[in-house]
Amino acid sequence: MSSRKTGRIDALADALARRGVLHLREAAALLGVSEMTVRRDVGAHPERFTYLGGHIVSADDVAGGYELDREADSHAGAKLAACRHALRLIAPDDTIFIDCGSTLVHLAQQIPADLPLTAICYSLNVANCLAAKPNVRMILLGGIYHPASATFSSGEWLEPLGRLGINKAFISAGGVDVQRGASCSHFHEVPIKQKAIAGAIESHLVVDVSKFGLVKPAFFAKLSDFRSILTEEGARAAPVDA
Amino acid sequence: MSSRKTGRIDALADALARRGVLHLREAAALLGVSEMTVRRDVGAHPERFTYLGGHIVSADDVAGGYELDREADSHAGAKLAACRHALRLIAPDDTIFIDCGSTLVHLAQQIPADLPLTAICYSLNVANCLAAKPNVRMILLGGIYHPASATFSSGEWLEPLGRLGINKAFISAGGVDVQRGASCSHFHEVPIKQKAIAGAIESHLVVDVSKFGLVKPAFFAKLSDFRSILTEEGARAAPVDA
DNA sequence: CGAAAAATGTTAGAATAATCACATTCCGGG
DNA sequence: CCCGGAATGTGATTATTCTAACATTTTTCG
Repeated sequence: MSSRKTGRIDALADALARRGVLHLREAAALLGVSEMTVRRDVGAHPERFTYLGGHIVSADDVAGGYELDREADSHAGAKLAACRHALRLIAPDDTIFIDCGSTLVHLAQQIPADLPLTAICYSLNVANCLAAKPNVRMILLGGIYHPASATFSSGEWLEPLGRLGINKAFISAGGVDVQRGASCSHFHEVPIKQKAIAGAIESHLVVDVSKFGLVKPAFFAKLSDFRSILTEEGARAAPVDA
Repeated sequence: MSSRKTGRIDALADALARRGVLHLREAAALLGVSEMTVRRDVGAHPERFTYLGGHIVSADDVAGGYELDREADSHAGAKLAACRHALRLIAPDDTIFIDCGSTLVHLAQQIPADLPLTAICYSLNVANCLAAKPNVRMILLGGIYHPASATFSSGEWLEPLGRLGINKAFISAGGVDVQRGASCSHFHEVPIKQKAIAGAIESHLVVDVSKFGLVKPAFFAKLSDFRSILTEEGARAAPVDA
C-alpha cells in the first residue's frame, strides 16, 4: 500500500529528530508534497507525531513527561519542588549520581544548560534528559533493560561504578519508613543504589512526602545513610540513626 | 517587579511537566489570567517555553535533538531500503547486535512489535527505539556518552561484550573502500564494532551506496569480515578477500 | 488494457490564532 | 490620598490554520 508513504513518514521523523519542530509549510516543501498530504500523514501516525497548530513535533517530546507509572504525574508539582532543593546543592564541576524514577527525571530536566557537570545514571529517561545538556558529561551504566522502570541492571558492568568518584548522589525511593529505611519496587536497582551511596561523598534522598509511611518490596538504605532528605516541603537533615 | 509574575511562570512549568502540552485557553484558565497575559508570559521566557500555534510546550522538549550528522536524512530513503534487507535476515529469538548511526536507527525502528529478540546496542538513539518494542530484550553497553554520535564508549564495560553470544551483527560505516575496508568517524567506536564482529556468528554491513568510495579517519574492518553488504540496491555477498 | 480503489491535490468557507491600539487595574512612593 | 508607571484586560482587525467536499492522479489487479 505504501512504500512511498512509509518513506515520507520516515523522512519526517528524521527531520524532526534533527530540527525539533517543523512547520507544516516546511515539511510540505521538504517532502515535496502538498500541505494537505503532510497533514494526513501526521494525523495517521499519532503515535509518532504530535501536531500542534501548524507545527509538527515528535510525539515522545511531548509525551506528557515520562510517566513511568500512572502515579508519575500525580505529584509532579511536589516532585518538581523537591528537585529544586536538590538543584541548589549542585555546584559547577561536581560529579553527581542521579537515581532512576520520575522524581529524578525532573531533576535532570532542570539542570541549567550552562552548568558543567559529570553525571552518572542508569535510567534511560534520565539519560535522555542529560543527553540534551551540552555541558553535562554523562556516564550511563548499561546492562539489561528493564521496561517497567526504564532502567538497566548492571550485572557485570556494576563493578566499575565503585571506581567512579561521586561527589553527590541523589537517590529516590518508592517508600520511606523511619524504622526500616528507604525501599523501592525493583530488586535489580538495589545494588546500584547501594554502590552509589557507598561511593558518594554525600547522598541525598529526594522524594515527595506522599512516600512517607509507604513500604516497597526492596529495602536498600537506612535513612541515616543520607545527609539530607529533600521533599517539596524543604530540606531536612536525615535522622542520625535508624 | 514580578513576584506574582514569577509565580505564574513556575505554575506554568509545573503544569507542563505534568501534562506535556497546554493549550493557551487551558493555561489562562489554570492561572486565572487572560489569554493575552499567558501569551506575554510565554513570549517573555523563550528559554523555558516554546509556543506553537496556541499551544505551550516545555522548551527542552523541542530542543532539536540528535543530529548525528548533517547528512542524516539526505539518504533516508536509501537507508530505509537497506534496512529492509537487514530485517529479512532476522529470525525470532535471535540475538542481534545493532551498531550506531542513523542507518541502523531505521533498522531498530522497523523491528516488528511481535518479533521476540535479544538486541545489543550502544547508541542512545537505537536504545530509545528498542525500548519501545515490548518483545525485545535490550542490552545497552554503557559508558561515557559522546554527543557527536549519541553513542557510549564502553571502556571498562567493554570486556563483557565478548561473553555475549551474538547471532547476527548489523554494522554501519561512514565510508566503504574496497581495498582498505570499512571506516567510521569516531575512534571510540572501533573497539566496540570489532568486538561485536569478532563475537558474532555472522556480520552484515548495512550502508547506503553513497558511502562507497568514502574514507573516514578510523578503519575498523575488512570487507571480507562481513558475510554480506546490504544497501538499498540489494544484498550482495562481501568480497571473499580484501 | 481498463476499471476500481487508494492516494494526492485544490479550493473555498468556517474556525482559530496573532497583533495592535487603547482601556483598565494594581502597586509603591511622594 | 493621589500620582505615575507597570501589568493586565478588551475588542476590532488581520493573518493563519482547519475542515470537508470534490477533482485529479497514481496504483492495483482482474
